Amino acid sequence: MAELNKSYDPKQVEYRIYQNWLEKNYFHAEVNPDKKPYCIVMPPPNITGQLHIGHALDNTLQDILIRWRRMQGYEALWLPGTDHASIATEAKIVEAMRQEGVTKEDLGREKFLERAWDWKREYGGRITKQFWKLGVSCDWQRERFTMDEGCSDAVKEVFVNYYNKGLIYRGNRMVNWCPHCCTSISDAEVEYEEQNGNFWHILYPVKETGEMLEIATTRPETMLGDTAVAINVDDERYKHLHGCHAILPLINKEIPIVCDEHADMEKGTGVVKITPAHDPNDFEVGLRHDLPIVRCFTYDGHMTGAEDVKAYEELKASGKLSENEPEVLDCGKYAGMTTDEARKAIVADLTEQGLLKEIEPLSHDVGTCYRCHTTIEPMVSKQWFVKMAPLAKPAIDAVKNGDTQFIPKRSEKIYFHWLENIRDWCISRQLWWGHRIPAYYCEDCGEMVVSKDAVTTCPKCGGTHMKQDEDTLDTWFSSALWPFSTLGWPNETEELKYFYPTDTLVTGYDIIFFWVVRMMFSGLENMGDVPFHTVFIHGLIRDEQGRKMSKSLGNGVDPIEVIDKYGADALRFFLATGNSPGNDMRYSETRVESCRNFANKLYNASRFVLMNIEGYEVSLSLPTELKLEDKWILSTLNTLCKDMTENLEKFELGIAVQKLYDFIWDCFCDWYIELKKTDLYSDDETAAQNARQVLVFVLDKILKLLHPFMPFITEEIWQNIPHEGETIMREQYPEYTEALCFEREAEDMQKIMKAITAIRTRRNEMNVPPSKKAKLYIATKAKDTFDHGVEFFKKLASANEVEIDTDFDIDGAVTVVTASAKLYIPLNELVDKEAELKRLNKELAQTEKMLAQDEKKLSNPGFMGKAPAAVIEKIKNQAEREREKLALIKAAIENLK
RNA sequence: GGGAGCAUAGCUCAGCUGGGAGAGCACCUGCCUUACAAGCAGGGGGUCACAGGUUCGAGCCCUGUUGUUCCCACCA
Repeated sequence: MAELNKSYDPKQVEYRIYQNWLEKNYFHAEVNPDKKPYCIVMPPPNITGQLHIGHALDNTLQDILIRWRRMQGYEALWLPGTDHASIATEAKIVEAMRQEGVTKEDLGREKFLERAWDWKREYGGRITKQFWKLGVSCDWQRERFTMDEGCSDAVKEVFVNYYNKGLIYRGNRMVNWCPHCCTSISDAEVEYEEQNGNFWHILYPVKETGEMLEIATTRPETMLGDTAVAINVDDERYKHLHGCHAILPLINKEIPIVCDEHADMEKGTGVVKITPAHDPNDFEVGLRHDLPIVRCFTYDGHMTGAEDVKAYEELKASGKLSENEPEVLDCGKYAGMTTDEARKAIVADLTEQGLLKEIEPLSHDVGTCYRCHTTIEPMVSKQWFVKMAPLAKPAIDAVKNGDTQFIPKRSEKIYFHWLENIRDWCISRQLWWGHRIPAYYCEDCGEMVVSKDAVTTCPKCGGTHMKQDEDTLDTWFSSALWPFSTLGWPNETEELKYFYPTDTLVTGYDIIFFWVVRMMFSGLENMGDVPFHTVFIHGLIRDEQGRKMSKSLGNGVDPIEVIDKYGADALRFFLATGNSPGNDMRYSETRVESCRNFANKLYNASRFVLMNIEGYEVSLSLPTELKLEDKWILSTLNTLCKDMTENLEKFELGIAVQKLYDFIWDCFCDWYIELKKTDLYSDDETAAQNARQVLVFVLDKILKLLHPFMPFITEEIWQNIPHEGETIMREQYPEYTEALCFEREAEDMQKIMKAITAIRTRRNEMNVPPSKKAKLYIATKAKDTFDHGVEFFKKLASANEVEIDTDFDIDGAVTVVTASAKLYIPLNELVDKEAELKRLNKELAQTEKMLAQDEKKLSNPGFMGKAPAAVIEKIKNQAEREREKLALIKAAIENLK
């Protein structure tokens, strides 16, 4: 490595190392009673998906946690997998087929599914291969798929259990219907978009009185399905209409005027049309007043016609109508039109008949399908539902009592809000790609059986014409079981006993109500325990302008391109730095670049160490004799280990890694390596050897601390320095130890460092080049300390000679004052007495000001009485140092005069 | 309509349980010092959105205001 390029090239390293990790099976975790388990289940990406920057963030965070815990000695299992993503995948396949001119119906269910599985086999693994580039250390041997045998078994088990407990029911209810995907979707899958529309004010004549009722609607095409008009019982304007009827325009149908609380006297005219089949509120009104439910839309977004009525009549004749089954209307001249066309035609006809009083433009939120963004039509439809109230309660309690914690805590509000307002979950989908509902219907007697195993004989009538439900389950039904289905449930596996409940779930705040909520109640209901103890929430990654990344804007950042350009380590480091839990962050190429530079810095520092230990026997232990600067770096490193562990335990990854960055760059590279050059290049072989030992010791610890964040480069370097184990990823994560705590020495070393910095600053201010050496006089009470620094002043502060004493009487020198020393540099030709005095006086004023502040505190009885002892002690010390510095400055001024 | 986040250096953002404001990039000055110019040594730059309050002490806690982003909600 030492002979290699001056710049680090991740391309030559990352692939090779990942392959090696895979071959050696280092990511694999087993049930191991001797170790504590730590488990994360990966949020399964959709098989249709491409790796995007959000995945990169999510998985980087998980990998950091897993690698850190693994190094801490936990049996760390990170369980990966993919999600079948029913709607998204089916839509893709249907689209591909459309290009070939084939429809689902042409193919039939079986052939379609074959095709879907082919598609899955071909593309399903693509995204996981992309994950490899990130360096994720998940246990690929345990990779799962939501539709594999085990997961499917879990799905059936849960469905049957819920059904038997009465937690699942089937019925005609109001659902969100996507006319494009031709399926119902759940409330969570509806996305609201602001659209410009109109209030159409329509006049409905009253049969008994002949007066006109003005009714406003945003969806005039639904009027054909109206089965009532509602007014408020207390509304004085309409008391005379109680018990009367309205005539539905266009189709001249008589409908009742009912009194219902839903009609708000304050809103509009106080009169509302009631369309039970196509509006959620109206459906409820319909139930209260026992109104007919009349459907006027087909399931693919057209107006119903004679054909549809015929189908309904046939069903009715067969005696298989179920409760709340909507009647079907023949929309006559509107039949077969799309709902949009029907709206235009109806508005035109109403206008012609003088029944359209007003068109009032408005902008309102319209529900759309989260997959295809088609406007959702609320429809009464026969679907399967999960009863949420009994499941929500324990899920709320588990977070309230702390069994599961959200990081950051505020994100639990999203969770509570969702669960507290939850409605029953529509789980059936009119799709083929997914888990088919394990319900069987007897075609002879209509009996329904819910069973894990296929049912061929009717238990009621003994008939053999059993037909399985055509529908499949919501994708989220299977992902809700992910934390335990992947560990083998419903079998009582060792893995389940050992790893469940899992430890941490990492996901974005946008997924809380889709997924976290459902895993929580599913885990509690089926396992009797929460699925994970911590939910670690992160934000979104936006583009450089702060906009959401989206396909339509084309502003997405491809993580693979970033990795190719800067390396996975750089990308990961960027994602982990300066990012606080739950907050969005912007992508910034210059920051990724600076992370790449950091990797390069580490690479070069390591190259330096390697160059200097080449040909020498260097062990991993510390030398018996440690110098001041050694104790300083070791003590600082020791504190760093403590801090980082504390931060990581609190999920403050960004803070932890920032501290490490500062230590590596500032302390190790800019100071320690520079300091040790004097020993490395000296004739004192013992000193040189000791320097090598400490350098390697510190570098080894640095690599380990950094490994979870930058796994590739740390492994690459670690393999090249003296080491014992096989891989850094199985090494012990550095820990704080009393043995390496040298607080006093660290402070002393800092006195020297501060003096060096002060000299450099002065020389810089006066434009003295480093090549111009000068003698240095150090007047200090801490002579012993500064004696250690002589060589450092020569090397780092351009001194050619150093003299240390308690005081000097020097005329015409540049003076530099620190809290612990007064330094003279006799550069007579450069000394500008005037400027020097001015500068010293400025410094005097500053120091006096700071001292005054401290003395004010120390003389404040409130502060002395109430502030903690440690703070008072700190201020006292500070004031003492300021007084000393003040004295030094004053002496320097005197001296100059 | 309800709820949440954010507002800190020119830009992008950190700042843990209140105890002398930080980083990266940009900018200025000087350095090719035998690990690194993707670098080194220095420097300038902030009324921590505004107004109150609590406290010995507030970027941090409380109240309000303004601006901004987002989430939720069946407003006919």
